[in-house]
Amino acid sequence: MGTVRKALGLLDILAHPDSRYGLTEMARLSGFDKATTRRLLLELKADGFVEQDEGTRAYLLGPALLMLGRAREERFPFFKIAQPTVRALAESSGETSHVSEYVSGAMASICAQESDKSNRVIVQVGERLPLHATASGLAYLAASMDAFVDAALRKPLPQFSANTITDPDALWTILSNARSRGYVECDQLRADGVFSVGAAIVSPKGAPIGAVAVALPSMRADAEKIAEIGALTAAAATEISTRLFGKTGGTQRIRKI
Amino acid sequence: MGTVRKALGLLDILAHPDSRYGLTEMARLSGFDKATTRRLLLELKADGFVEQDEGTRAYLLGPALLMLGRAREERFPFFKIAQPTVRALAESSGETSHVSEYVSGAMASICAQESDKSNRVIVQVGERLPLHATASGLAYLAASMDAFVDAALRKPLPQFSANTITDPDALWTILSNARSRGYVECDQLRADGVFSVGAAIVSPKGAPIGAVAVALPSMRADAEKIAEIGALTAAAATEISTRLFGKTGGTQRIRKI
DNA sequence: GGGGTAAGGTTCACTATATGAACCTATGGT
DNA sequence: ACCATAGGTTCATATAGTGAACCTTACCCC
Repeated sequence: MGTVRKALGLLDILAHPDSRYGLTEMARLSGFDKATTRRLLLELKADGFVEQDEGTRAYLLGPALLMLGRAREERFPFFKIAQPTVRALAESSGETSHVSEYVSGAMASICAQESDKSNRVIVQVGERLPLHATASGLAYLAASMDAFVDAALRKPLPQFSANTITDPDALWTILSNARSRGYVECDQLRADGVFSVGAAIVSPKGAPIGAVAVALPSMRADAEKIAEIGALTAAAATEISTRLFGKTGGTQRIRKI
Repeated sequence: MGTVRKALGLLDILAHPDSRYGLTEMARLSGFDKATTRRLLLELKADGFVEQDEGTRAYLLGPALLMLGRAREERFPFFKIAQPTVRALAESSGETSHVSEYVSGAMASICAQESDKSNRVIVQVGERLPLHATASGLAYLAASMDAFVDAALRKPLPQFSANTITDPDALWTILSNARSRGYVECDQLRADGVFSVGAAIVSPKGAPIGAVAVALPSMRADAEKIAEIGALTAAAATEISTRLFGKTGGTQRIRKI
């Protein structure tokens, strides 16, 4: 396995929202030897991708990541464009909403706005959401080419909750419903008691980039509420898609997809 | 040299504000062989750190960087806290202002707000500013320990403009003036016709993290204006420092430095 | 439309680099 | 004073990285 990918894997571990890992724990989580882990972390640290808490010696994500993330935002302002829509969606739906971008096999949560209700779903920025068990992931798949979906569903599909669907055919049914409806429904596939609704953010060519989703306690998720939030979510996804790539049909494209 | 650092160096090249580099140019800029460059880029691409424009084949910064940058912001909201202050400073000073964070030997520009004057200085987010020739860098050094400054000034100091100072002793003079004044003045050290003023953002322990700076055309930089902007800049740096780490003297510290 | 050029991409023998078991060191708890 | 735990280091071995030379594709110019 390439050394570079091992190092990048360490960054993923550090992205976990509540990580405060020392060397030994990093080695355990990554599966690498302690010496290897340390050498990789030092290389990352030398370029500012990782920094170390002086007191606890815990490894943290470093300033280079902020800089590079900002540099990317300069050319493709995904966060800047998505954030206002996510806030508006949380407001209009009354529930926690968030935006994620597809990153190598999972959806990376970029921006979240919690509901102000006391019983609400919490979404952590930096979480990687699995494709087959979240509204964001299924929305992304629903907007993808069949061959891509097939490949994704052929991989091992972990079970997260009692309701997690790991049968590709059953997942295909959900996706085809979503395609005709314009948004995907996700009934406690990853966590008990959480219902979510999602819609894909797509490039002008129709390739999906990411997704918008709203998550609510399933006790509040009656059919009427779901339909209402579904429409809002689909509209939010369209709005972000349009603002990202310029008016539909326009030639002012930021990047080709 | 470690393979990981080579790969990370490629990301730095891609961070250049107007980069649109293909494989050959990446190889030339990095100094690696074309085959090596490509292998590294593919590894970065596999984890979403790089993506490739389908049309031009140019390599671009990938979505993983946005995700990790956002994950870091969750725990240490540098950008979120700095941005309003930068905007206010651009407003009150009437000139372009920006914030940068120290990243392995240089200042990485994180957030900029241009002046609304027609003759103004432009600062690119993602630029890496040298320590010895910018207000941001010199402000950072002025807030650093002497031993650190010594080490930084002993390295080769490139000449950027006619006014660039490469003599450590002369730079020490600037720094000691800055220390007594509370802000640093930078008279066309990196670019002809650009005067800038900077102040360091510091942790409660006094360790510098980054800097705030205002840059203006030197023809507008008379002594009175400089003193005025210097005071505003120093105040902005203090404001960011305080908001980043909680009220001074408080124990609610986000990270130890 | 043919022929030249330049860029992207690939191969494989060679070599530098990464690896990890065993080790040392520092710190905190009892 | 002792043990337990975590951070950090060493060096012989094994693995992964390297780059000169090669192929392929796309475009430009006559």
